[in-house]
Amino acid sequence: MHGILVVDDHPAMREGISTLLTREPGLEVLGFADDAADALRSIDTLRPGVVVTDLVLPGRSGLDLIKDIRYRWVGLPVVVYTMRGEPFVALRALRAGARAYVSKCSAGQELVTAVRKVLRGEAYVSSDLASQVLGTFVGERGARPQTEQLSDREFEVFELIGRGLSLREIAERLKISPKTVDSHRENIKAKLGTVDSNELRKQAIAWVSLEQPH
Amino acid sequence: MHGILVVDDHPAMREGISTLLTREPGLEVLGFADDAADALRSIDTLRPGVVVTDLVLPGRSGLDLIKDIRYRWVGLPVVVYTMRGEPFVALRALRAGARAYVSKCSAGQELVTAVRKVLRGEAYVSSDLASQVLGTFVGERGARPQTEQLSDREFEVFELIGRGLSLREIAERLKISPKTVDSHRENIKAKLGTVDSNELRKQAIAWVSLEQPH
DNA sequence: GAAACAGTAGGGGACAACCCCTATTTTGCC
DNA sequence: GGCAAAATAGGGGTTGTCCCCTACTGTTTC
Repeated sequence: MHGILVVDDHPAMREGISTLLTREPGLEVLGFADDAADALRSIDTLRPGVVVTDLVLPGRSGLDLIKDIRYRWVGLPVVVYTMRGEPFVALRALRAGARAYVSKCSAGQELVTAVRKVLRGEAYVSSDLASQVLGTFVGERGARPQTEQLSDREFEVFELIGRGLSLREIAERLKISPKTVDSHRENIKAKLGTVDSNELRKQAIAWVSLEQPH
Repeated sequence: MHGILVVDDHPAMREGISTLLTREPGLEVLGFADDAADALRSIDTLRPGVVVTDLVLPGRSGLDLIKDIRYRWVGLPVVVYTMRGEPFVALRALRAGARAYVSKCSAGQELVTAVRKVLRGEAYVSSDLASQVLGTFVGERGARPQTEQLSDREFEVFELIGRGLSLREIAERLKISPKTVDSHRENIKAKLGTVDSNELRKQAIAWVSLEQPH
């Protein structure tokens, strides 16, 4: 019997993931976590064999959670199960240490497949993203989306700008100084080749609008 | 026994909603729909007593679905169950004809409560939004009974704010003075009951990304 | 025709954002 | 070890936003 910890802050989604997984023989959902801190505590007490997590969590990013898990419990596989369907988001998650990436838009069976794969030590990317993710690995490095040039932290700032948060709000959210957010923004502008912050904000909004809302 | 149609394009979320609702005595999930067109067909065949729907669907907006349902099946109550937590979005959904609005971030029991309420002919807004939504209703009634909605010009400004344009850019686009845009924004704030321009921008962005999904 | 609203525009002070700098510490990589 | 990048933070001058006003004109409504 393989124990699973589910990290997601939406009650209905937790129920859904639990239903999908527990009706599979050999799989058992041990418990749930709302956010990254809760997840780390629960891993200590529940000792799961695999963690299924969303990327969008209250407070710290799911990417940070993945990094922490890889650091503190080497070998504990993480399956990312999220609304985000952009290949570069999947790449980010896999680079952070996730062993599988499944889009919530894909069929429910894909999640089960992903969990079984990582329990056997394999990796997995859901079929609707696999070709694009592989294409990004193999193919044209120059033509990759510009947003991929951003570091994880810069990307967090980019997204919060796109959601209309002020410098001060972003600083509070990330628990850093407003001046640091300022620095991040300038670095993002340099990487994206954006002329001014106003143009950057428009790009960020356009980007966020393309995604599923959180 | 009351039949329910669930409109959501995420398999796990469908499972979760179904699990939450079917373990309640007297409630039964008749089927699912992926998008608005699918939903309208399913209402014809399944004859549900209530529709639970997300606002973000592939293709047409969930708001359009709500309007269609109210037009074609007068009295069939719609419960909106979505990630969106902005009071402004909730208001739009309720004005479009939804009988309840529940945030997916709220406790699962809130969805059950909402379904039971609308089956009794009542309305419902999840507790994390209720005070803000009611506050906006009351504020509007008290101040301006005639105009619950923004004027055409104000709505233009609102949308351009939501796309991230600066005051100056909006002024150029509409060929008016930046000070006029400023005035419009203040009037919009008053109508929407928004505390500051920062909050207004966030609501405008949320609105724009809701209206032009994917 | 008075009242209410829509659309226009400006004054002005306070404040935040903007954008150039420099600078430190940590982290990862040849 | 050394180099590059990431993440952090501050100085400081300029500019724009923010938000309170007032005010005029036209249109709609009762």
